[in-house]
Amino acid sequence: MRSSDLPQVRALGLFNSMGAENFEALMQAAYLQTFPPQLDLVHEGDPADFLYVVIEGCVELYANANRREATMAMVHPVSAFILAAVLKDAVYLMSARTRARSKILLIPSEDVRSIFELDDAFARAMVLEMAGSYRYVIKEHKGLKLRSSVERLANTLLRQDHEFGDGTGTFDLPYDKRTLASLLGMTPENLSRAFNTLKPYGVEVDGTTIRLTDIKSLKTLAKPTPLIDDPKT
Amino acid sequence: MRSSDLPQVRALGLFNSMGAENFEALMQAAYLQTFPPQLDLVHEGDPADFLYVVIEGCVELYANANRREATMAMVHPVSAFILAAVLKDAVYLMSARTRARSKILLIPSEDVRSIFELDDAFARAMVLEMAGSYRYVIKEHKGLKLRSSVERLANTLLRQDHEFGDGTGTFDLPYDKRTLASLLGMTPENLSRAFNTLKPYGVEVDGTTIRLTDIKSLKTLAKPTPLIDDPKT
DNA sequence: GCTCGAAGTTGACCTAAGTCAAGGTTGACG
DNA sequence: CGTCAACCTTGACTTAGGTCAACTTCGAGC
Repeated sequence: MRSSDLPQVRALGLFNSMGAENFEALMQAAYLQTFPPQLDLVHEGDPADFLYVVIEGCVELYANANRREATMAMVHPVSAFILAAVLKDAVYLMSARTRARSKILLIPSEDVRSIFELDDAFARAMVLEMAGSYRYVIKEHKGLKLRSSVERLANTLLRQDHEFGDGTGTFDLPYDKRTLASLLGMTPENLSRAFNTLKPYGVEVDGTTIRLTDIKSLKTLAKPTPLIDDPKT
Repeated sequence: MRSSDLPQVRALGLFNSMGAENFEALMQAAYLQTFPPQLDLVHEGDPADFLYVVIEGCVELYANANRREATMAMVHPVSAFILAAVLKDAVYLMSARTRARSKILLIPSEDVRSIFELDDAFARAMVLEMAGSYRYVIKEHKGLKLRSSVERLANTLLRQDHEFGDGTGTFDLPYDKRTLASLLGMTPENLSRAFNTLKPYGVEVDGTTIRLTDIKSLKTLAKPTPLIDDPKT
């Protein structure tokens, strides 16, 4: 792999505490590849052959059943995905596809597991990474069970604004609306209608650009709580 | 704590590989208590002071928001819960209450974390435990997003029968119907109706006792998949 | 600039599921 | 044995959200 990408990978929480020689070994075994958009990387049910790390671009995790499809999460640089399947040497529970031209690091599962056995710092980093992922899904699950679709949208907008906004309340949706709809657990049609219901709460939509002109009133509707909406804890 | 309970705890995946002296230390710091039913053990949002292990009885994990409540999971002996919050030294994302008279082991978070730092085998056991929990929630989340409530019920019945049934298709629900309803993400009324829709598929309900007389036809409706319904992988 | 196709929107309609209220069962306890 | 109180069920109704089809918008490619 190109040495210019190494520091970014090394800087990841997963890799920044492990021994240098073990990191070297992992990277020796790994492949760095660039994929075009909409390319299937992983199919649910397949044995977990690789651990994936998104270096550039964007990856969608999704799942199918009953002729339905649901987006489970979007993975942005720089982070790893499907760690659990690799560790348990089990099948993937989710499929993955690129949503943009993406530079991705593939580390063979066996190497991950053997270095996991070898390197104690790496093992501990794994725990924290897994704990973070676990809490992310729990929050998603709580949102889905306890909130209406309009509330889920409102909270997502507030979070986007807080995380990526410039303070003026204007920001761009990080992906197209059909994906957002699926991520929020609704149809594209219903997402459209949800945006309309939010109009009186100061939500202006222009294509992929969102403007929040009345955050206070939006918050009274959204009732955000750190126990669902704070990505940090 | 009583020495007769020690072997059960030690036998847990989380604890069976760690050093004897570290296990001792953890147990020294721990409290073993018996609680009556319906007692709140943990409230979401509180800092994670203890790791809990259910030795006997049954614990419900649930969450509140928007004046709604949802059961997230039921914890049966012998297993630990809210590991992630303890490890990350964060607040609990879920509340917990006993659903039966329960014998529970409380291990102070700080001790868990310090032994986690000390004992490499314990750290590795944590990873696998977390990975298992992660995959459990992913499956729940997939079920909720991809299935109707009748399908969720049908699959739960099939799993119960497979795991706890005696082969005759008869078994008892492990908890009352309102809890089952909440766990499945529906109202008690709707659960009642869902049982009725399943009658033509050989589902007989008598109080808390279930009889499945036509598993084949139930399966054609439920369309079970190991990627959601197999608790082992 | 025109054409095409994908993405998004809107409206009409339908269905699953929630709500509310009334009964029915059951089991603990006097 | 009767009473009370959970719990569950049923029925009538409402509502959130899905479905289907038509239309609009917009960007890519000629």
